[in-house]
Amino acid sequence: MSLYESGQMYLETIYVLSKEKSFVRSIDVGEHMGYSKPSVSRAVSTLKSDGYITVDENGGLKLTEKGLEVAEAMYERHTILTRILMELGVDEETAAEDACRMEHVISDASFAAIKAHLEKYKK
Amino acid sequence: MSLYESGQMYLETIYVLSKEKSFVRSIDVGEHMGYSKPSVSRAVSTLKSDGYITVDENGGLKLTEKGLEVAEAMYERHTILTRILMELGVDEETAAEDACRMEHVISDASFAAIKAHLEKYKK
DNA sequence: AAAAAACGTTAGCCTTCGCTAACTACGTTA
DNA sequence: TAACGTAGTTAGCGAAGGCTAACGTTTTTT
Repeated sequence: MSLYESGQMYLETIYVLSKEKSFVRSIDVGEHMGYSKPSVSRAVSTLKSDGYITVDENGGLKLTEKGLEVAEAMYERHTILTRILMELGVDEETAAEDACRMEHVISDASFAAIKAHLEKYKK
Repeated sequence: MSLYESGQMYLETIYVLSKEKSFVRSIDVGEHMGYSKPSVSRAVSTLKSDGYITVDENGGLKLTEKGLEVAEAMYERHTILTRILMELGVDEETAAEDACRMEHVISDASFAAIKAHLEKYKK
């Protein structure tokens, strides 16, 4: 039922890959995340039964509205958090890695506050 | 061997409780963290065998030098992250909850950058 | 002294989420 | 056509880290 950090990462990955090409399969997700086929297979099947994605007859993965909502939120968090860390002087690779973990653990309230601060800070 | 988020939390809790009273037992740790006795018992035994804490004949828990290093680092992260989130307008409870999760996932580099920013920001 | 409470441990269960091994089902290629 | 490659699935393992039930010591009450 509920979505864990792992599931959020899968959704975000599907989202990112979907921006590059319209047809995204399990194998692409696995390669991108560095996970094995069975790991992806299981994740896909629970995301599907929880209504976050659909899988067409050719194995194409698509985010549902519900899944897209999560993926977009994660992606936004990822980009904003990476940017603010870089703004503070952190190197890009470290910033991205940290953002990737932070994006799953902070509350909406904190993210909103950080985002607002970044806007202000940029000026 | 290696220390996970869970272990870091136990060490931080022992550290915090040790500031309040000199004698800290497993039961105190469990009550503070909301965990059952067996969960604490196991965590304590692995932290002990990994050299992070010692347990005296009366069940008193003490951080070793190695354990203290981790606990102090976590505690500092916790306080600084809570403070900066509050500075950005997040309410205290949410700030503390988020800090508690963030403290385990950010790199030293990012934490240093955030901390430096807070110093500057305060002026 | 007997009963009760407090503390710790052991045994064993459950969930999440990685993994490998091995299988199936299609396509493509020799 | 036969062999190979690719994609996905099933079965089952392992580590982390929660949990309850149940048990043995102590310590405290009654």
